[in-house]
Amino acid sequence: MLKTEEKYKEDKPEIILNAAQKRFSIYGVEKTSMREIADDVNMSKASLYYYFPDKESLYLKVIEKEQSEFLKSIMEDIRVISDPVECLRKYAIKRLSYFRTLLNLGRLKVVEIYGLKPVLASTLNRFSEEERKLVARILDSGRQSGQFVIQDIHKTAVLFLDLLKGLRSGFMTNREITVINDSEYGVLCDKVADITDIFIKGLMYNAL
Amino acid sequence: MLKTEEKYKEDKPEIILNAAQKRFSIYGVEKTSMREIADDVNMSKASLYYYFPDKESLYLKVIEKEQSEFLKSIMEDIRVISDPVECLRKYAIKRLSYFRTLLNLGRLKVVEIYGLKPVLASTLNRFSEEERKLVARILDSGRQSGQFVIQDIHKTAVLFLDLLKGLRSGFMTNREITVINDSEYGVLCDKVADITDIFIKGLMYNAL
DNA sequence: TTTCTGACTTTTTAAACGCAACGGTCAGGA
DNA sequence: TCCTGACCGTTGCGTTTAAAAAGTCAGAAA
Repeated sequence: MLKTEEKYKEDKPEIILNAAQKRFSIYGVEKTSMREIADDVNMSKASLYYYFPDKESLYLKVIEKEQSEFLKSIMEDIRVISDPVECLRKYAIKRLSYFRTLLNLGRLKVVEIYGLKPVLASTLNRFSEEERKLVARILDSGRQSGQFVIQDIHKTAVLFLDLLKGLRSGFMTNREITVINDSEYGVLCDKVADITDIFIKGLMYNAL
Repeated sequence: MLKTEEKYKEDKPEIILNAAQKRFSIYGVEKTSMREIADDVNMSKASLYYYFPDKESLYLKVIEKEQSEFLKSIMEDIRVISDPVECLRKYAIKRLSYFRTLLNLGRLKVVEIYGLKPVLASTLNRFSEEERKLVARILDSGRQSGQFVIQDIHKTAVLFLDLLKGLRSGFMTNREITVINDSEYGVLCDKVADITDIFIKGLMYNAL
């Protein structure tokens, strides 16, 4: 593992995974053929089936890769921020930028998830669960520090995430293209930032 | 106008409009034929073209009808409520229930709006503007009564509406069917109510 | 043994075609 | 003024069919 030659020689599954991720993120799953991925990595199509049982498994691995990349990245960001308010702000913006560039997650449609094998749904639910836990942790630290007044941490975490998902899909709704341009992205960022701030203030105010 | 016989005899355009509204709300514009509407009102298809220049104009009138119905209804509801907080809550839930039953507005997709004639877009923008004014009025009354602390009333109104739109489309995103069942609707209602409450508290807290 | 491939079979997609239905028009009847 | 049947050009849709896709496998290469 620490040998020099192994550091530079990625293992085949990972090479394939990266090529697939690139193709999928640009053209989508259904518009990417196994042949194209095979050509990208200078292998025969059959070789791909040596490492991955089928196309769907490959896609699933790509999704899982993006999920863990996002979670890892956001956790590192949050770890160095002590203020829960700043953490939530960071989370909101980071999530937005992440879902913009890594499109495989953002591209997913409900129809596909429940239309295809349920294994995809469970993977996505697991991701949602991870996100919820992460946000819940931030909220909890805010409560313990006395900054937030929250009755139900988990419920509030779900609400916050629904808020972010909603704002994003409100922008995306029923488009042909899932890619948004820079100016639209800027507007969306501002909105998310503003609403996040109001949401945070809502947590801080001790009413009832 | 006050004559008895005219009270019971609706004028033809309105009869057609009502039939079209019913069909559109159930099957959508593209899955409703002019022939079907004509049959519903016991007229020939050609007669419809005597009252409406084309199908799109008819659709536009239906949209405008639903818009004014919603605005009229919500304005009446709000008029009798003095508390701005209750007004916002009412608005959020009312909007949800309205967009559930009167599907022509909710059914609209961005693709259709900008894909078809721009006259549709302008009508929808006008509606958004009316909604924004209405919410802005509520927010302003809350600010004048000292309940809300808001920097930019209009911006905040837009945020609140984006919030509602987003939460709804987050639920609807990429479905085949635009109709939601009772249990889903209940969940959505709860979420909207909860987030609205947090949003309202966010307006009440005087930070920064 | 592990890794890989060309040739193969099976399944999906997509272009091609024809017909039914659609939106829309019009001359003319009531 | 109000309404209609007959008509026209176009679009959508079920069906076919050929290409391209997914997926398999015996066996070569390392």
